[in-house]
Amino acid sequence: MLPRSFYHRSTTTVARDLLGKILVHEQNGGRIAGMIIETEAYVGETDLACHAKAGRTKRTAQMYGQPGFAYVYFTYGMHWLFNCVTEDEGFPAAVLVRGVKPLDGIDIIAARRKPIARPQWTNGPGKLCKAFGIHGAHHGTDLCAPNSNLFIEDNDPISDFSVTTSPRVGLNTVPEPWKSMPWRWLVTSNIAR
DNA sequence: GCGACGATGGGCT
DNA sequence: GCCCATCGTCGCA
Repeated sequence: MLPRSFYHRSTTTVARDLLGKILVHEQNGGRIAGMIIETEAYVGETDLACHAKAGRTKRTAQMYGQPGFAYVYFTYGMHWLFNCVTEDEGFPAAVLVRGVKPLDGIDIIAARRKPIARPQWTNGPGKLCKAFGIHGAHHGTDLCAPNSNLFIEDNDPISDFSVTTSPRVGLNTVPEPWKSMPWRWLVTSNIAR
């Protein structure tokens, strides 16, 4: 399990270093796990793509809390998205997990994602939340608590040669320079498949 | 393979 | 009442 100190760093560093780590959800005695292969960073009230741009509200309060907690929110009327809170308590920032490679709990993931084909099981932030069973009840979960059933495990780092950055996705009405900041990280080598 | 678009509900002005 | 850090389907090539 990654310690709180992992999340207590700059958000862009955490987003980069989360590549290759293992997202784990243990429920009903079963283990669902996947290697993180895509992330995005959302950094503070000045980042006009970040939900915290409007300041502290009931929804964004979790981003102002301690690092290492889950920020889970609902969007487009049907999708849950999973983020990890980063940086100092009081500074609103988080990393959105956008894609994982399924490792454990394949049968559970398959059942939840049926009849979709395997490559599309967890290749999007809404998709992986459905596959892992992550939803509003997990908002505010401490990913670093010893007894947590939702956490991230350490794993071998991913080489820079296997990593690509790009602008963040879906920011259609966000002004520059925020719209084009290269704050999306992807594993592009074949280990992501 | 690819672009357009509708679904659907909470959050915020 | 408008805006989404999305997804799956549809029509067309």
